[in-house]
Amino acid sequence: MSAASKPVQPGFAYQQVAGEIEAQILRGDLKPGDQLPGEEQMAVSFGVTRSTLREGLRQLESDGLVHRPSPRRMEVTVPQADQLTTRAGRAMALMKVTFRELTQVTMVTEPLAARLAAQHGTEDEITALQTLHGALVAAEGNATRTIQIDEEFHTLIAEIGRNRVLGLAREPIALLLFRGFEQIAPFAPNFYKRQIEAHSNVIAAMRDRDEDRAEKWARKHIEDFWRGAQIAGLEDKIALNPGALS
Amino acid sequence: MSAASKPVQPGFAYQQVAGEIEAQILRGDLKPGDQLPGEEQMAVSFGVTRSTLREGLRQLESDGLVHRPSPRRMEVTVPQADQLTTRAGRAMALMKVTFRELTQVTMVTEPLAARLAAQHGTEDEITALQTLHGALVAAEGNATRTIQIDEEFHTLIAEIGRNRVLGLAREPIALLLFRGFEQIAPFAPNFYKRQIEAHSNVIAAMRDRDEDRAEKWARKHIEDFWRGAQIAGLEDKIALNPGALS
DNA sequence: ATCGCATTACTGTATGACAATAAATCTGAG
DNA sequence: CTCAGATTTATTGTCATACAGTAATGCGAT
Repeated sequence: MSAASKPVQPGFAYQQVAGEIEAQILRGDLKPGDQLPGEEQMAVSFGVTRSTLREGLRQLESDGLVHRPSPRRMEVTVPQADQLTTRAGRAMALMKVTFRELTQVTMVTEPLAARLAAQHGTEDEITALQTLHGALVAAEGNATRTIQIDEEFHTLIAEIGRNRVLGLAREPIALLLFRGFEQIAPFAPNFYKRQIEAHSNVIAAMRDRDEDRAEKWARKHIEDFWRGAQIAGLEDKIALNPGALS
Repeated sequence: MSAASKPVQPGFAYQQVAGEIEAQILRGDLKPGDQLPGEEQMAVSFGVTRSTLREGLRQLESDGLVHRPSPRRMEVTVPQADQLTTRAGRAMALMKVTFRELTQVTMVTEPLAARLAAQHGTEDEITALQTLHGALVAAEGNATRTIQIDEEFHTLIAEIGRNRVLGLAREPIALLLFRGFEQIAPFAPNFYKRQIEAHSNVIAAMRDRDEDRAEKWARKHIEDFWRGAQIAGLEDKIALNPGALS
């Protein structure tokens, strides 16, 4: 298996166009921020019609390699995280991944995020976390709101950890997983408190710059979540109906 | 931050078209494997021209939601892993992520993969691993080949672990990281042997169904890699020149 | 120089057309 | 009656051309 790369775009002019521009970007001939020439000009230079060129551009556009601040301006851009998140989330949803799969991974990503956050967090960042945590406490009992804040909380921790790779990898997973809270909450009323406790312990550990403790509590947090999922009988259930994605 | 979803596709007919079809897919009105109607027909039904419809289709195509077995047939498909991998890899490369970031994450993903593999691996799968390992041994001294086999090895382990989420998350990261071997090898000649040793220990642990040991050796393996990266002075260097992606 | 307005250039979309070819249909031999 | 081969048909990929709307540009007055 594997071996082959599939580089040679067979025919399809629009694919060649997209491929060529992509190559220019990856090669660095076009740098993020650069503005692309007009469509007419590019069309001519590639020897295709505007329609064809346009199909290629649409492809690059949804590849996240170019972006359109105004309809008149199309510029090169580095793929935005949220785009990848959406896409990966959609893929996982369509693949019908289970809560078990999501949890197994989250069980290692979130503790790592917490550890890194404890390592790098500034005073301001910890304060921001604390504020968010306050909002979580205030939302006790409201599942939807809790989920939303929880997502933000975890994302913020990941950001504080200053590891973009982790950020990219964990985001879509965490999103899918934590959304399951809605299905768990009815079965485990004390869940809100557990969650709050875990979060505050992570924050406290960060304050103390205690990486191990931060990591430990993050793990506890996810283990707890998993227990909830088990109680709700979600273990091998499919996470989230795809329709709910923006 | 965050809050807003950006659902409302402003004008841009082609985006609305893409959005509508996407919604139909996510909603389940169109299921993977379904064939899409002809362009003319769709164009009419959306009230746009073929050109416009086509731009929308190109968008979906590179979103990986539809796929084209033959030019005459366009069908709904679940996003292919390798597509996401390419995209994520490209994004990380353009973001200029460092080896440190990659390693930190890999330090938790690969051990997890090994653990899951030890848990699920069948006799056949372990044999396949062993075979691949043989190829690795045979390739000692050849960096390019070693990288290639190593990638396959790790990917196979992840597959054996039967966690698609992990597979999706780790693949692009591992790809970028392990490619750094090329830059490390010259500085650490004994690297080949270390790698071989680690791999065989993981296999042995799998044979014994010893999850902990499998995990431990996988971690050792990555730690070793990191040490190599340090010796080569790559820690905060940017992984891989983007051009090298297929 | 700065501001407001006219001009220009470019995008988004629409028509219409045509060669190439995959798929469907028909045909005739076994 | 079945199936390989020939023929027709339906679609796709691409091109050419056009036009309204509008962001960007340049110009003239302050």
